[in-house]
Amino acid sequence: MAARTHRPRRRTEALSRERITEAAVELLDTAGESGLTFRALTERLATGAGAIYWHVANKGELLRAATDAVIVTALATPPAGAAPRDRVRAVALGLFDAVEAHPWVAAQLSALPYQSTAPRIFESVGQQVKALGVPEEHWFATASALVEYILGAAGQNAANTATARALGPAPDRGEILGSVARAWEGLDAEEYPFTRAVGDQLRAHDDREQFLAGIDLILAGVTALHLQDGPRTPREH
Amino acid sequence: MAARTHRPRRRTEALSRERITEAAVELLDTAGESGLTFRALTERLATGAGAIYWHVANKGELLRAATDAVIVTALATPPAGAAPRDRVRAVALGLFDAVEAHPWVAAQLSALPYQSTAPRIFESVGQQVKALGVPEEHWFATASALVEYILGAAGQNAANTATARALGPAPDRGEILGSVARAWEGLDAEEYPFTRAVGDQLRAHDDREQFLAGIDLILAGVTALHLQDGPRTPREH
DNA sequence: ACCTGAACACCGTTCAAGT
DNA sequence: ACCTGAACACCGTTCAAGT
Repeated sequence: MAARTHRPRRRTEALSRERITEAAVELLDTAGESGLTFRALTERLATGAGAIYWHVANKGELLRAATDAVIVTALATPPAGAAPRDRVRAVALGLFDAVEAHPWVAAQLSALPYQSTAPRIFESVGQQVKALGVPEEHWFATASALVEYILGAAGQNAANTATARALGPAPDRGEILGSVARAWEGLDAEEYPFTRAVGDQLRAHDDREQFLAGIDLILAGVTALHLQDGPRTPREH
Repeated sequence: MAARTHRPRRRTEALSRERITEAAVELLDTAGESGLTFRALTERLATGAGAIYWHVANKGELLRAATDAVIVTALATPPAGAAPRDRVRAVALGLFDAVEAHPWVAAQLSALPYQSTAPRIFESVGQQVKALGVPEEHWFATASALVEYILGAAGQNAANTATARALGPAPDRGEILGSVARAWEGLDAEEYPFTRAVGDQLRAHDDREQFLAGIDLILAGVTALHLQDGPRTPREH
């Protein structure tokens, strides 16, 4: 913009881990997991393969960095002020939406274990568990259960979205659920009585709402099992 | 064994989808996800690549078939007799153990959506939800929450196991948890107070027990929210 | 210190040719 | 109908050579 800047021009901007990660996220978002190749990256960054390897050890590290970037953004604004219960919902929903927007992170998150990115999620959820007033001896188990549910639900949702996208461009929620519902209708009625019976509920449900209903189920369990006679929330002041 | 059998000899046994899937599962179990290649398969089956493609469309279909085989086995013996609540636990634990034994299925299960293998899991869990006496309008949401938790928890556990295996051969549970706990101790105390605080609980916990504790949390929530004034279980006779 | 780009090993998939 | 195996296109990674 200003002519006097000392910054390097756009076209020759130095390569960096950040720029590479940013380009990787964009490629993953637009072309899916198979779209992230070093050739596509070198083209987009107008450089050679060796230049990328100077900044990043290998493809696995690049995928981890991309996943971490998405999750850090999703957890960036900690939910403040609201009741602990609503803060749990807010953190969970933030993660759910991030995975929905970047379906490829689901596979990454369940590939990595309690390392790199996972502790960020665990910490965010855990702090809300503590705020709920859960007794300390149940902190780990409660936070784990919530994180596992969140990752599982977000992953299933991402898979559905990704599959629907593969069928056609930019499908809306109705189309996605419709295609799954049609698949269910093709199931054998003898073998799948329950699944067939809830086909209408599948069609009618709202993903985000139902995700939160699952969170509420766990929170109700926490209340019943761990908050019975303790205070519901710690004193606020 | 018997000399009179009319069956073809081992070495020339005809290729089939079943034999190919079986070999794929073995390769995945012993060499991990990257160990399943068409070259390794052709060698193991003493055939050419084209022969495999005659029976299987592509690698994706092969992975789906392998996943389906594992899950079908895991769900083969339906838990009978016990109380609905214990049957939920039994189905869940069967899946948990299957994913632990075949860590590569975790990634597959979250890649596929409500198709092929997933409905089997949904149906098995759903039938127990129905048996619990959950009102019909909550069947879909309740079964979904349970399945999502099961897949999420099994996936996280599989990732931990796989990572530990990568570090050394045949690590026991203590080693696995120890390596994760050490990673947690390296985290910044300011940024990860909760995670650091529960490091000892991580070390001490039992995976399967805690997995079931998560199931119990959800079941307690189901009781609190959906079984309040209804019967706990349907009449048995 | 950082980047270039050709080269290498390996992989999924195809296909003309066999039986 | 089923199998063989060479060939093709593509990918992650390396590395000698440049600046």
